[in-house]
Amino acid sequence: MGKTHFFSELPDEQISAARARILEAALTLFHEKGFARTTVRDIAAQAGILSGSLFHHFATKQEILFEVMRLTTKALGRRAVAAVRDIATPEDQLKALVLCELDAIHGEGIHASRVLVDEWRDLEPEYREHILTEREVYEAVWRQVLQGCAARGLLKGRPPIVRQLLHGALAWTRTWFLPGEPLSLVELTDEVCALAIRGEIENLSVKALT
Amino acid sequence: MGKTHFFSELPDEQISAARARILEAALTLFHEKGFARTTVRDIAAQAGILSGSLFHHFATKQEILFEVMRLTTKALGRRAVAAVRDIATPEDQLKALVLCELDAIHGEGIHASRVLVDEWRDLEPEYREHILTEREVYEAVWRQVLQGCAARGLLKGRPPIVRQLLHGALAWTRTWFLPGEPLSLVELTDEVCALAIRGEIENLSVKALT
DNA sequence: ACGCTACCCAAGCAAGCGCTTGGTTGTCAA
DNA sequence: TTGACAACCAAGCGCTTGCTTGGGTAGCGT
Repeated sequence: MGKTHFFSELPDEQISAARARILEAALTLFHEKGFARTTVRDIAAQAGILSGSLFHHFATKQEILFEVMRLTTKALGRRAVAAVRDIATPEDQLKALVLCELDAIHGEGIHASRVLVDEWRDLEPEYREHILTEREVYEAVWRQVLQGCAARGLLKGRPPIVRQLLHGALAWTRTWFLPGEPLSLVELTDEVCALAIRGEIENLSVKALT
Repeated sequence: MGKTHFFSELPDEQISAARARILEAALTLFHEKGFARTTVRDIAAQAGILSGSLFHHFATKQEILFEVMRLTTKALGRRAVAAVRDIATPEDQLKALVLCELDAIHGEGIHASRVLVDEWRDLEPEYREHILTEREVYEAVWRQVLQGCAARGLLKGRPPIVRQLLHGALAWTRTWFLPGEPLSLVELTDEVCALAIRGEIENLSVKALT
């Protein structure tokens, strides 16, 4: 996996080269400035074409936003499924899931939180339902893992509430957290899990090593 | 305190009736649609005047946003100071602070999270510094309370990190939490504090009652 | 060689935007 | 009664926006 965009994680999506250039340009600009402050001329310039040529590939600016959010959501769901697949205990699955979400926020190329959270209110209602359906894959993994933790009495709270509180805490990290200053993503993962899991973080780390 | 706007919490601010009507209209609309999707004609209509008349009271649309954010931040700081003032133990101060922030998000008239978080990126950089200075009052209360908890060994993590994680978790509640369905604001406060505080929530509740 | 298609440019339209201008009204002190 | 001033309206300016139109061109299969 070189320095290609994250669309390469979705081989079942047939995306032409031009379309991919536009989507990647839009992703970058939405991440930097948000949907409303990004003009179609900005997107076109970033993709190396003129603004009118955009509409040969997408019917409206909204459709670009929708496609960016749809692909991001889809990739996020697959990452979550893959992250917990080969992990045995619920508490280690939780750590993997938290790390997965943090990586999607702070890692290269996907910018999940910015695009999926900040731009949600700019997505017209008729498009939202489809994104929510796609998002179910991701949420189902979270539900399963948290219920696994709760079944063993590890969770400090009801699973749905813990999920929402964790999601907020993780999404907000993009405003203050920089990997390596001073915490790494893995260390932050431990801090976050320590809040959700009953008992001490030391116990958790020891269990993960055995 | 009747059904007036939250500006009445700031008696040291001299706000004319017309200015207050505009600010309240802007607050409502920013809360509903966000700054970018709200036009000056929207604000004027909500305030009962024509769009041109807005600029008799404010120089630019940006200045309206700035004033809304400044007053909101100021009121939030005062609420936080008042919330912890007469409370003895750090853990009860933490509960009061969490409840204060939740009330500012879900209560009537102030809509702190929407305005202060979502609209931050629409505030031009030259205005941001002033808001950050005003916000220091609020953050200082949080730092003091969390360090008090940490000094007693109650906190599950370093204070600055816990502060950020809690802030994210609380801000996100506006997207999923409705007071009373099924949790009340106070019950949600307990759930949140249970994550941050070492030990069980039962211990915390018992302590609060003695 | 031919036509087809995908891709793109050059130019600009209609609508909506923030904001300005010139003038009218209501209010109140002198 | 008069003058001054704040508040507001009616109209519209200049600009940017998302999007359209008509045409050009390179690459492909046949």
